[in-house]
Amino acid sequence: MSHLTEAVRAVADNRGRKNLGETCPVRNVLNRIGDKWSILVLMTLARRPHRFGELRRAIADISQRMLTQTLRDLQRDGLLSRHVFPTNPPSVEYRLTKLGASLLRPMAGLVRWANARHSAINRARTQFDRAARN
Amino acid sequence: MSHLTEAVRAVADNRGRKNLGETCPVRNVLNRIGDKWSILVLMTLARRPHRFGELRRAIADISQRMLTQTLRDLQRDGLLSRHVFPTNPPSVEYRLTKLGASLLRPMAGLVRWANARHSAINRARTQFDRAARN
DNA sequence: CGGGATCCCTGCCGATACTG
DNA sequence: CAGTATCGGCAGGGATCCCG
Repeated sequence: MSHLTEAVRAVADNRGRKNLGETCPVRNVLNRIGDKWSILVLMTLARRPHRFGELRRAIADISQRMLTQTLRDLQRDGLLSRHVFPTNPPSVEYRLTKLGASLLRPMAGLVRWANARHSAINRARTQFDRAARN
Repeated sequence: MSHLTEAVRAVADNRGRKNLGETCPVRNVLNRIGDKWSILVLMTLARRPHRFGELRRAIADISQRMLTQTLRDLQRDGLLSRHVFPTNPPSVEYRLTKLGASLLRPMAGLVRWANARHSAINRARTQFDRAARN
């Protein structure tokens, strides 16, 4: 369990810094994948490369604006790549880079935890709210 | 690698739902730990239980308001517990629950990924920005 | 088809002041 | 000590319109 305490220390060492968003690696990652759409985009691209319209239809309730912005941010951090084919009409394909693919494994750990525990969380939540009303 | 594609499918199955914040387990988790302070609080409590003031000093640049709110939210989801000692002046101790402790392992995976790759991300980022200016 | 530009509104979060 | 209450800024994100 030493790699766990190691991770704890790695975060603890960044407590109290001024701009966590820029100095702390963990905050950097969570600012990226913790937003509303990044995980859905990454997980969708994990299956296969997608064109812009395909992503839009796959995620369905994402706005065009946020899909564009999310893709740009992920591309900026090197997690996915953008390939333009000069056809008519134009087509653009997005795919995970190696760096992006390497994020899938730790992310899958979180996803499995979420699916395994979300019923326990919901129980705790409703119980807490019920107690609060008294 | 089947448990990875399993996680991909678990997220993919939640695409296109109406209220992701309430229906999708993954969104539930990320809405909690993806906010500005939750991880710092959880990681600090991972070392040992802390009193309110200890947490405030340990994290340092968290406001009193956000510490209170973050603690309440984490308690509501059953990730930590609150113990009041009726001393004078009053003292309150926060500690991880078993549920909260079970989150440490998957979270550590993300933390290690972040620390291992953040230099690569920074390189990609500055390179992207430089290319954008031309 | 794959975006860019604008408008606008909600909710996160910080600062400050007050309480048992 | 361990909170609660209130005000306000501003960034995240949705809706809409437009373009090559």
